[in-house]
Amino acid sequence: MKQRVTIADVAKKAGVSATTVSRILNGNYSQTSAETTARVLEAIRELDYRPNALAKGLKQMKTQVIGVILSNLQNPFWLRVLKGIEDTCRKAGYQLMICNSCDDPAIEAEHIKNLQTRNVDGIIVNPTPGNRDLFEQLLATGYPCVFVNRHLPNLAMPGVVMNNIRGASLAVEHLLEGGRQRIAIIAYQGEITTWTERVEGYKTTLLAHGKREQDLLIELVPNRPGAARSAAIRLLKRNPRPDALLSTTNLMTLEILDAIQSLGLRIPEDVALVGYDETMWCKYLNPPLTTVRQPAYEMGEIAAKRIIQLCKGTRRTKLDVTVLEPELVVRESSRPASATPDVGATIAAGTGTSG
Amino acid sequence: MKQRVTIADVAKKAGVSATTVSRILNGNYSQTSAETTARVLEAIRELDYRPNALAKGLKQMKTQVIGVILSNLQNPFWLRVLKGIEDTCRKAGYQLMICNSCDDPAIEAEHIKNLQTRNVDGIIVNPTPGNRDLFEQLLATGYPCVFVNRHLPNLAMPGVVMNNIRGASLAVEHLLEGGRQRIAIIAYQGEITTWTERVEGYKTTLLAHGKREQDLLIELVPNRPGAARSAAIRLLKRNPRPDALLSTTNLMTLEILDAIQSLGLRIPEDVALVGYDETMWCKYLNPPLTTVRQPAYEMGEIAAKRIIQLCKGTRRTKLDVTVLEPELVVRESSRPASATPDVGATIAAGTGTSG
DNA sequence: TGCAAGCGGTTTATCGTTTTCCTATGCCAC
DNA sequence: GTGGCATAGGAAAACGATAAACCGCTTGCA
Repeated sequence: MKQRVTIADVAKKAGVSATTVSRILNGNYSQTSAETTARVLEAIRELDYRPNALAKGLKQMKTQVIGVILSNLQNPFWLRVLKGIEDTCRKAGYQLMICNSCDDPAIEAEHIKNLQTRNVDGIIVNPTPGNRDLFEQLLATGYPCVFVNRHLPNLAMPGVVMNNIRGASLAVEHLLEGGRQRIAIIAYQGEITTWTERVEGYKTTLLAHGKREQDLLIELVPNRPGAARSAAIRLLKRNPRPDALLSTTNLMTLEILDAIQSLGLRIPEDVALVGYDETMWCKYLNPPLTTVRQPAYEMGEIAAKRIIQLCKGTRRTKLDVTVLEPELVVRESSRPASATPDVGATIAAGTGTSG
Repeated sequence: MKQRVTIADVAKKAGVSATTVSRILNGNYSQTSAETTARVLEAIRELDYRPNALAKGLKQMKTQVIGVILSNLQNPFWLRVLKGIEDTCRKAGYQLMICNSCDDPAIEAEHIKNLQTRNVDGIIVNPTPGNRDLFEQLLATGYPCVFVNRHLPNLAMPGVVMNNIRGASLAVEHLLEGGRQRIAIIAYQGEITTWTERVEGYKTTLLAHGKREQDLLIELVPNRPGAARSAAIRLLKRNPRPDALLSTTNLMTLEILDAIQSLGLRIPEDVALVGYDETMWCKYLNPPLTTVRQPAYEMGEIAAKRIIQLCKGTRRTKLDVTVLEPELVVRESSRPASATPDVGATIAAGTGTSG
């Protein structure tokens, strides 16, 4: 199938060479007279000519496309991140190629190779630990790449992450203040920094408040539908029963809610619940849910700015990691069992950048 | 920036011409001996060669990329559609280029042109009415395009849509059976088929059940945050007050919930609420929400299959529209004010295809 | 006086593939 | 021998755009 209109057609129509047309297209007016420029622009308009991005990309080895690899698009958290990325990229004239790795290193690797094959200018990725070698290679070859939300320990890839330790810490401190004694946490198993750090935040905060190792109630579950629900039920059947649950994920929270409901327990009277990651529906749950709010949009924005900077920079730009701070949104689900509601209050934590 | 390994490098290493390498890459073994083939494959492996998709696309005018233009990625409904599209395309070896039109015809037009410029093999789009001419042109030139969820009246574009009339009808009939007398609907203004059809379904069903024109309570609001909330408050302050509200959108439902809560009304005692489009959180709302469930994943799947078929088909394939049937998920929010809960029941409606 | 830069462009090379012709070579039947 | 015809593979021309070199002439500047 032949392309409708090529630069040659425009050139012929305007009575000039293709080069002249190309120069005008690229805003290089200095070498053409005003009349010629006008004639060419008129021809472009009349033929509704638009340059073939493939040919342009082949020649320049730049495509104005950024690859984005996310672990789970089903999670609304990523939508907000994506929106931040998208808005920023669109403003800068970049198109997105979005891929879903499903947290599977094999799929992720495939996507990375595919994106490179397509000569995307850079890649934003929520990395799985399984492809460390691949990322090391990207870093070594200077291929523009930025991590988002997660990082890989001891890998100097630029990125944007959340302060997960702080997030869990905020939640635990809030529950302690509310008089909760037996706080449990459910998290996914694996070397994913977002998960391990939240558990770490839980642990250090409790220990700092005088709890002992054996008081900790940590339930690690595989990242698979239903696993968190079972774990919650297991926890809630313990004797004595935990009086507070800390979820570490958006979707996990819904499973825990399900578990609590199925056991006929009341929130917050029997057990308090704090979710991780604020969504549009948290406010309307039964009861309204206390959550750790994360600046997702902002994270996407920063990641996009970072990758664009890397794409444009001729020399290797500085490599650093930005850490964004979460805040706690307090609602009824974590209200002290014997207290008046304290709905809508927010404990902020500020935002900052560190190396 | 020079590409690391090209076909020429492989050819040199294997002691053959680029032609031979290309032939082998494309599975055309009939013209090369077994030894040569083995030698070339070995060279490819050793050099970790992967063909440049840009050059290949330029030559063939095929990119194995499908463009997807959606009106609002923030809506989880589209995520499920997207997942259907993605799974299907990945299986078939296609990559996605996802764009957000934000229901703005100008942005949509820009995306369409951009996608064509990048020589995507086909486009799946949730169309805005503002670009009818553009779509007519696509249709005329035979550029593969498939509509999803919406359609444009009198435009013979292949597509997949939901039976929206039926969806609203199911909801209204359910409310009528529950004894509700003053059923109101809130919908967005505009020539968007999903919205107009739902209103139509509401209208025809009520009229068919003996209501008169003046009994209809239709509130049309602009598609803008907060508008639905105001409309709901306006409706609920009427005297007599509506005893049932039918939402027509995912996000609108949350706004309506907000309105009801702010007025201190109880669901379903004071007013019943039925949402449109089932999400993962509907079950956990306060109270659990009755909704119209739509086969979103399936819709994406079918749209993807359709576009792939069009991309591959040398001749113009048959152009038809698939209509998917919704079902009602009954939960507490629509329970008759004076009745026992009837939670979890589902009224199915079957699925079919029509021209 | 001599060299370089600018005028408004064109020619030509190039990006990495695929594709369309070709060309050897060997084998067979006559 | 020689013509015919597979077989295995190569050379070169696309594909559409951009970058570099260059055209013959004029002008600026040391």
